[in-house]
Amino acid sequence: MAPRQDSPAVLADRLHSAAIHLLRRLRREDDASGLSAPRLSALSVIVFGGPLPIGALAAAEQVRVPTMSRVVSSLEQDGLVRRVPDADDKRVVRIAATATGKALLQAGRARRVSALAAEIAQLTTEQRKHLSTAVPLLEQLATLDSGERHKRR
Amino acid sequence: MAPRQDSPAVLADRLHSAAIHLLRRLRREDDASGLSAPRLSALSVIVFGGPLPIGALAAAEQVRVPTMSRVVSSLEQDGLVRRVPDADDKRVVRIAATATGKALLQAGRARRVSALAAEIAQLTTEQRKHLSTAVPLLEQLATLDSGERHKRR
DNA sequence: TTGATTTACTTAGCTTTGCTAACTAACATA
DNA sequence: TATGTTAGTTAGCAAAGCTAAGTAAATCAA
Repeated sequence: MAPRQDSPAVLADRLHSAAIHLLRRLRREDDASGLSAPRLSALSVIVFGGPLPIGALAAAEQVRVPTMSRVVSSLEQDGLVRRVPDADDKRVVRIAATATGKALLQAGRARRVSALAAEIAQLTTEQRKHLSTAVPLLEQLATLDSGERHKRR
Repeated sequence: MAPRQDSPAVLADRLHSAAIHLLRRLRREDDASGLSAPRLSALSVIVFGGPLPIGALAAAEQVRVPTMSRVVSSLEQDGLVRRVPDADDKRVVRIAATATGKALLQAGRARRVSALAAEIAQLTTEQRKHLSTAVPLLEQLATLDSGERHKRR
């Protein structure tokens, strides 16, 4: 049962594919939030990333600043986020989640996560141990900076 | 170093988050394809899922049928897919990738995967072994059917 | 075997989300 | 002070999402 086919390329390919399918499946839980995918995703970054300037938010979502500006406006109209002027630099506007926004996001996240948790709970103890060992590795792969070699266009 | 915090809920939460960040990072490789995210994703399902009817494709992409119909039309105009009439049932149109479409997708996939493979290659042998053990578990979690309990709306 | 219903897809028309270009305001600097 | 840079908004267009309505083929009931 020991894996032999563990070349980086094969591993990368399978990991990539598994991640895609996993998220695609979990995304079905998101209808219940009443928010579109871009809005929900932006709200998530705002809630977990603390108050952020529009530019940082746009970068995190891999979207241009004007696009994010508009999404923020709609979230603001829904009462989910607030534009907070920055004291140091009056050009920047920090976006903070309201209590409503946080609650809405947490509920959705709970739905996603509990769907997954229910399945993880059905794994054997040993399988769960393997997963526990691997998750920090995934986190590491997920946050590597990859050299910022990507052009700004 | 043995993980103790491995309750299903915590594990699910971290796995979920890691998967999101991993894919978000890899998505940056996709600019080079010249295709938008929805088109690239649809093309991927077509290439790997074989010729598929529009409806199946829409379900896979979690999008309504008319939306997918239009995306397919644009991919068709770009010469990346073909509409193939079904012999058995003349209502259905199967979407097949052209050689050009396959080549374009494979190139993009190679970019993504090799970016990830480069990082996996930098892990220790033991870390890679852990990852190898966990990937089949991820695949399992990714493909579980979750009971089809979701409404059609 | 006709007639009604269902199914697969397209077309039409609207909203949202992506973009670039152009503008305003504030900061930084020469 | 003038000059340029940076953060954000506004405007306007294309792509991508949706529902509603239409067409054609398949299925099913009388």
